[in-house]
Amino acid sequence: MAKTRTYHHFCPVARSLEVIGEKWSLLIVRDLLMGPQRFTDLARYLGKITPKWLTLRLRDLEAAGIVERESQPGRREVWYRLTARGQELRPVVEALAVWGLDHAIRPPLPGEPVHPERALQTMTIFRNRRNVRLQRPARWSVRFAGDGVYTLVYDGARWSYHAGEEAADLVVETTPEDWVNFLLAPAAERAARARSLVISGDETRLADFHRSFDARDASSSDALGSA
Amino acid sequence: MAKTRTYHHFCPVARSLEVIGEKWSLLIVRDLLMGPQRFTDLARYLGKITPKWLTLRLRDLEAAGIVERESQPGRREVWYRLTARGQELRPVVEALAVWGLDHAIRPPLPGEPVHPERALQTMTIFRNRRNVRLQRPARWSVRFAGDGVYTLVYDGARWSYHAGEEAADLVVETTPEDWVNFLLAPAAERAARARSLVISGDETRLADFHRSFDARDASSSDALGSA
DNA sequence: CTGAATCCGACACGATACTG
DNA sequence: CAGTATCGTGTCGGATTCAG
Repeated sequence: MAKTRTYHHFCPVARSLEVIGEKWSLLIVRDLLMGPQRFTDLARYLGKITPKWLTLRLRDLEAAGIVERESQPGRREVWYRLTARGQELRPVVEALAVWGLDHAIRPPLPGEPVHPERALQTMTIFRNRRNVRLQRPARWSVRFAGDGVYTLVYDGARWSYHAGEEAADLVVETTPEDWVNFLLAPAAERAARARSLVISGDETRLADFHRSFDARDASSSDALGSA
Repeated sequence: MAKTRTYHHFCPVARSLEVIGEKWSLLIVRDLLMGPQRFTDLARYLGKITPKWLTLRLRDLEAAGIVERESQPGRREVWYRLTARGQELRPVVEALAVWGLDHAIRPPLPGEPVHPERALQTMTIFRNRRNVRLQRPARWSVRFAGDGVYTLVYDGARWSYHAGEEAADLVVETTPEDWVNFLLAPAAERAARARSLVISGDETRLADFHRSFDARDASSSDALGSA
C-alpha cells in the first residue's frame, strides 16, 4: 500500500483514511456500490483515471479486503465487486454525497461528462435529504437521448430510481447535461432551462412535476451553486 | 487549492473529495470538531505533520469556507474554528470512524502516541455503535498519569465522555496506551491487560465495568484486530 | 477490444532548518 | 506561537506499448 499516507495516529478516522484515502479509492467504491463492474466500466465512470492507477487502486482495495476480483475461467472478462467490508463504506460515500450536495455541487463544466445514473442518483439523494414531497405517488420516466431510460419513483414518502422504463405517468426527454442543468438551476432560470426538456403527461402530473421544484426552493437554505 | 486532485465528474462525492480529500484535511476537521484550536494544538494532535503542510491545509480549508481563522489584536495566538459548513462534515468523520472501528483499528504501534481524548472518543463511539449497555447508569473516572482526567458517562442508554472529574462511582488509573490496549484486547488477554490498570469502586460497580466488556464480545462479529 | 506494464515529467508531500 | 524557506522523495498524470 502507500508509503507516505500513514498517519501514525491511534484513531479510527485516521486508520480509515490510510486505507481508502488515496486518490480515486472512494470513487471506485462509489461506482461499485451500483453493482459489480468490469475494468473498463470503471474506467469509463471514472473518466480521466489512467489504467495504471486504476489497476493499482484495485489491487490496493483487494489487499484491504474491500474489493473482490472475479474472473470466470474461459471468459476474458474480469468483474470487480465489493466485499461485505466494502459495502459497509456506503455510509461514508453517502455522507460525502450529502455534504457535497449541500456545499460543493455545481453545474457540469464544459467537457465534464454527466453519467445518467449519477444524475438520477444525485437527484434522489437530494430529494430525500430535502424532504421533497408530492401529493401523490409518481413514476416519472426520463429518456436520455441514446443514453438509456430511467424511472424515477416517488412512493409517497421516499424517492428512488431504477434503470429501464415502465408504466410512467410522466415522460421527460432530454440529455444528461440538460437534465442536471435544469435540476440545479436557480428558480429564476428554471423556466428557461425547462425549454430544453420535452415533458409529456396529463395536466395534474405536469403540475406535480413543476411544483416539486418549488418545494425544493422553500426547503433549501444553502446556495446550491456556492463554491 | 489542489491542481491534480480534480476529478471532472458531475458527482457530489467527487466534489466533496476535491475539497477535503487531500492528505490531513479531514483529520484537521476531526480535531476541530472537538472545539477551536490553536496552530500548535493542531500540530500536536496531528503528530507528524510539518508546519508547512498544516499552514497550507488550513489556508485551503479557509478558502473552502470550512475553517475560520481568528486572531485577536494584541495577542499572538491564532485560533482556528469550524464554520457551519465545517461542522456539517461531522457525519463524514463519524462514518469514517465507524468503518475504521469495524475494519481497520489496531492497537497502537510502538511510538504511536495515544491522545487521551481520542481514546475516550473512540471508546464512546464504539460502545454506542455496538449498543453496549449496563444495568444502571454509571460515571467512570479515567485518570491518565500526568495527562488529564476524564469522565465516561452512561446515562442508561448512551455513552458519552467529557474532560474533568466529577462524582464518579468507579475510578481507573492508567496511561493512554495501557487503556486502549486493554480496550482492544481479545477476551482471552483481557484479564492480563487489566493488571496494568488500577480500578477502584465498590463490588457492584466493578462487576458492571468488567461485564460491559463481555457484552462487547457477544455483539462483536468483526475481528477488531483484523487488517 | 480488455487488462494491463513501462517510461517520464509535474507536483504533492516529507524532513530539517530558520524567522518575526 | 505561528509560521517560512529549502531541498529531497513519493504519488500521480500522460503517453506509449503489449499480450490475450
